[in-house]
Amino acid sequence: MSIGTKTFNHATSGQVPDMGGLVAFLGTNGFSGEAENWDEGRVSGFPTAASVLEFERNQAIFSDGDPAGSFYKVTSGAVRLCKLFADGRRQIAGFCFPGEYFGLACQGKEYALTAEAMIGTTVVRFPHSCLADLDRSSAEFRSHLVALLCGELSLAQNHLLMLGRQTVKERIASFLLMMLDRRGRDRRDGVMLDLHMGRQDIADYLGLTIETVCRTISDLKRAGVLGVPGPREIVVKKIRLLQDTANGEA
Amino acid sequence: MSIGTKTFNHATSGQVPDMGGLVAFLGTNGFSGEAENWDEGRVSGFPTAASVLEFERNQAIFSDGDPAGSFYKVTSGAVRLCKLFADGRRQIAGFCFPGEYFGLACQGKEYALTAEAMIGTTVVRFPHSCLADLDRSSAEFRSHLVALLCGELSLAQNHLLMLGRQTVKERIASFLLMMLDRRGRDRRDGVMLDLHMGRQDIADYLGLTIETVCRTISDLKRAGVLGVPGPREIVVKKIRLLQDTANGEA
DNA sequence: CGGTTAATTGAAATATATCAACCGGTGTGG
DNA sequence: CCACACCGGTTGATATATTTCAATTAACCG
Repeated sequence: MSIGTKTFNHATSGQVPDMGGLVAFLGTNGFSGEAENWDEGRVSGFPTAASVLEFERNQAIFSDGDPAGSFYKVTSGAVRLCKLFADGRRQIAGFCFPGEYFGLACQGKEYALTAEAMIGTTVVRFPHSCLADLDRSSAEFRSHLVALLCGELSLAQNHLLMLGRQTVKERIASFLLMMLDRRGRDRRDGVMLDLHMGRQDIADYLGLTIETVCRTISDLKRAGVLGVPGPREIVVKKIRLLQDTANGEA
Repeated sequence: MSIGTKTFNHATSGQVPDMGGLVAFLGTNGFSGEAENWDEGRVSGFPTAASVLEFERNQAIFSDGDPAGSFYKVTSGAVRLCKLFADGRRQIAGFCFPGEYFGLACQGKEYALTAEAMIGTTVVRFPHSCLADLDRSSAEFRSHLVALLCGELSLAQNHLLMLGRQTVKERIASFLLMMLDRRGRDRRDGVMLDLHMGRQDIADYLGLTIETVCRTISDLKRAGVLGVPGPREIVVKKIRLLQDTANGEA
């Protein structure tokens, strides 16, 4: 299933580099002292191990319905979380980029959606049992975990608003602003966006067709709001106009 | 703001009837022994108190942007959670019925959406500090809290699928099946649904107009799938057909 | 009962999807 | 090195689902 798997156990590695990432992400420091406890593997025979996994473009990391035993952190690349209909229709529920986590929201049950690498991607996999261990020792961690879930929920609710009540132009603009916020890199002529995704992914995130996405991006390009150096790159030249578009004031 | 407010403090009430409700909902029992600790009010000066509040139809329980200090349990009635645009567009993110909780997902920050009573409604309000207290003592409780949030997230993701990729008929059918699942009462001629909401609420949940909702319900009525005894009541006569419709097989 | 509000139905307008053609880069093999 | 094929992206023309606007009917309430 997965290629290029490099597994290591904290008990033998002598350090906890990836968990440090979790700690850092969670925005706490008084917490890192707890991390050493992670390798004790309290769950019936299974040592608590983190693995580094690599996936190639379009490869599934886990699928809707798989038994859920782990959560993941993106090290490099990009991941899409999506649901599929039998007839091929697809809805993307969200994207994950380096530093972000996925697979948290289904402790011990089954994954409710499919995670796929959008490009060559490296992730770190943590068994859910890690959470139980950490949970036992750190109150700070717990509240951060809850905050993480709340953040995802809030994101999903904004997504609902987009799909239910925004026009095409508003959705595209909102999408670009969201990506800007998460992945924008400043340049002289605006803000650069490496989307790392094709038009179909954008369409499936926004509940549109690929043609509609194209047309709308072209419109924004013609209006001087965007530049499109490559199919997976966008330069936002006039953020203010984009914001107005997102708010239906254009 | 709120009418008919009856506040009481556990420290003086001598029992924890409403928290018992939480315990019951969370589906645990070894947990109830902990509930006694709830009234100690550990948070700077504020005693941990639960209040019973009543709201009339269309009254706001809290609004998008309000500082978030409490979560709620519905005792009777029905609550909608929604987001509003400046121009009046509205998206309903979810409904809450007796026994269900809302306001959990924004610990200490601001509410990200507005909660309104859809009909005369009674709720119990718990300060978020309750959670912190309980959190300290019960591992079982924590995992249930996480499960609760995960459940909401999963619900939101299904909602995304509906809004993004389902046709009108599929959405209406899916909506009715969801309601059936949560609130259906068996009858001789089918399953009775007290929607407790108007067509506009359905429309705003499904990202449609009120006219489209009407037409589609009428279609299903004509097809013999539904009966419509009153505007806020629906009898599902042919569940199988409704399921087929929801799955795009009609 | 009248008067108000919500629900329903009809006809026209429109946004978006669908179908189809074309374009442009990228990689491959002759 | 060029020709070709391939894949994703773009654009155009048409179809259609859904909205919008308008009128009618049904439920609710004093």
